[in-house]
Amino acid sequence: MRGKQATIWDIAVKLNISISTVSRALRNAADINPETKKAVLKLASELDYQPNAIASSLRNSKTNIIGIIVPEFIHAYFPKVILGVQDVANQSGYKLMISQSGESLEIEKANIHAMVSSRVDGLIMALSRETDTYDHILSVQKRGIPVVFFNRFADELTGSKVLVDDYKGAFEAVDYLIRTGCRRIAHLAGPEKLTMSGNRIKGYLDALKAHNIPVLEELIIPCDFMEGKARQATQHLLNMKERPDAIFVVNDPTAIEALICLKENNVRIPDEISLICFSNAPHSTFVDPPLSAIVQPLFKIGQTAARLLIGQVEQGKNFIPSTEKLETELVIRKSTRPLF
Amino acid sequence: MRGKQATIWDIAVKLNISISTVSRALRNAADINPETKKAVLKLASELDYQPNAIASSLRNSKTNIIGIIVPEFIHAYFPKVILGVQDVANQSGYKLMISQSGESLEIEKANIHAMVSSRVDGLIMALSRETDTYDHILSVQKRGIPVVFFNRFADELTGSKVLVDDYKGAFEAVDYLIRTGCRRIAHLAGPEKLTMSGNRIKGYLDALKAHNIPVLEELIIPCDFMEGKARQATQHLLNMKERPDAIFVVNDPTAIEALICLKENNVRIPDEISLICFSNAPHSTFVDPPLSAIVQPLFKIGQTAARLLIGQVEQGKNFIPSTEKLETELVIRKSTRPLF
DNA sequence: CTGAAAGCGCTAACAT
DNA sequence: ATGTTAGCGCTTTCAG
Repeated sequence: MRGKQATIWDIAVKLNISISTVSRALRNAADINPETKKAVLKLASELDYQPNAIASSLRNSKTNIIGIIVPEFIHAYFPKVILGVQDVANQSGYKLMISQSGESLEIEKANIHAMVSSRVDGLIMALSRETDTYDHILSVQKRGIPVVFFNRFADELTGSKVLVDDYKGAFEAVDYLIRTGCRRIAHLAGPEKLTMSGNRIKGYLDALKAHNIPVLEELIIPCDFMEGKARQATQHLLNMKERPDAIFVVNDPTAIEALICLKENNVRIPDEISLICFSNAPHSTFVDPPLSAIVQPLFKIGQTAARLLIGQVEQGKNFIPSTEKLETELVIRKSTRPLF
Repeated sequence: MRGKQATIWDIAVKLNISISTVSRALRNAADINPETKKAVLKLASELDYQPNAIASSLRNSKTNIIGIIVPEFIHAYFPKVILGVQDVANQSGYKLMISQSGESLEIEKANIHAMVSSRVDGLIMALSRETDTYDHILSVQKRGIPVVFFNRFADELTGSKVLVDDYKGAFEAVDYLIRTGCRRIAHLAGPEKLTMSGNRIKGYLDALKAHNIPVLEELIIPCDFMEGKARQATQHLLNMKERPDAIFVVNDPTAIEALICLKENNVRIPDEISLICFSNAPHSTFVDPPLSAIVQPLFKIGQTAARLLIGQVEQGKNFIPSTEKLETELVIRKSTRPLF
């Protein structure tokens, strides 16, 4: 054995056969004597041989690695999606290289370079909140590396997308609030550059319009997913002469902040103010009161993204980008009033 | 350009120089004409050249990838540690390959194989709750790949470790409970195979002994980190003729389950039963009541693990395993009684 | 300061 | 059914 780790060369020498025969035996190719194969497999196991993926990647120009770039994985959202990706990826023989942009465009770019250098076969990503230029992503696509976006993307970008029906979910949530008697409904919105934010705002607006409720611009506050921003925005709402009687929140961490702020101000939920959010974090269920929410199928988002991506990777460079839109579910808990 | 992606060969041909010169220019080696270097760098950038990490890994027998295997990353614990790892790793030019064992020994083994195949330079890991054989890990170490453990390890294993002072943290927590007047203190413990579980139990026991409080075996219930197990155990405690007046819980997800169970049974916290846990998840702060906890320096655990590992990777195969023990902090919130 | 050439471990024609 | 050989893209002696 030359280094610490056995290679097909070691096996070949000990068995007095050629390395190509060993290679064939190991990947149970067609033309191979069962006896030879058995001997190779036996010795391989004795030597604790593990194929060198680096070498075969180089040879095959294929790494079987899928890159994932997400803004963060402190909150449960992205990890749950990644779980879904892992499910499909591992079953199809792909490994995952994961990194976080920390919501920073600079780090996102650095991550992309690392992924390209590592020659990932494809990339699944959700943009950072800062991302407003797209050269780094175009560069990946120009190399023929397929990219699948989820959750956070921008209309300027082509590429496959896995989305939830943000518009419909938002509409349903606000519609529900109205049907429980709320009339002055605020919206803590997401970063303006993200398509998702716009769609949720549109759903919010249309639900109001559908019920002939006037839109008040001052009740729509973009929150940018910055820590502390939601709290500040909520406090701002509470300081108004006329307080809102409901808040529709763009996502879960933002909603938690809003909730804490409401409680600090001794606002009774949902009697004085109802709270509902786009979400799927488990905390929603064990904060007090448990949050009503538009729940997204996170695991399935991950699975779908992985399936789309692997499909594109394997069908070669002429894939057609496609978009899959998944349904959300309105789950009513205790932070909104009952219907009757 | 041969394929989609530029190589040093492409640069060499266009500049009519040799690939070795290009290579030197790109890694600003010593003996290189500044003019040549400038030309190479310029063309590289024009071609959007990204070095092929696969090729250089093969050549150098070094991937600059650190593998991380954790049981899960749904709860905030492991992601926060990974953040710390990423911090140090990226600064030192390493990439991360992350996977989850899903608390399964089988998957842990598969992950290890994948990591070995990918020729990671080192491995950072926390064992799954099922792990009770260690051949797969020994096999990694036999290859000369350094392994650093954190949070979950076993005494049978050698290798570097980053720990928190489980014994001391547990002792302090239980001591605090006693000083607030609790006498019948239960413990929802971790899986028995993990060293950590044992140390926390020992801290629990010694605190009781220090105050001359008799140990009641039936109040110590191992919870194995299985979903639902903690709830069941808590219910069991509540069904006793004489209920405990405090519960010390091995970790955060377990504590959340216990909390929910207590609330379902309309137990007043902390008046009837105090609750305290080993933790660092942010939920602790926004459940109702916020949980008192022994807080661990998660980011620092990750940084320390990465630093240890990279040190070992770079100082070659003769590294000496070492153990770093970090301090915890007792944070009193609302789930325990005040001292006076 | 630059070029030629070997080789990291593996796969896949192409021979035999 | 097996062996020979070239080469994936890069780094690194060794020569010049």
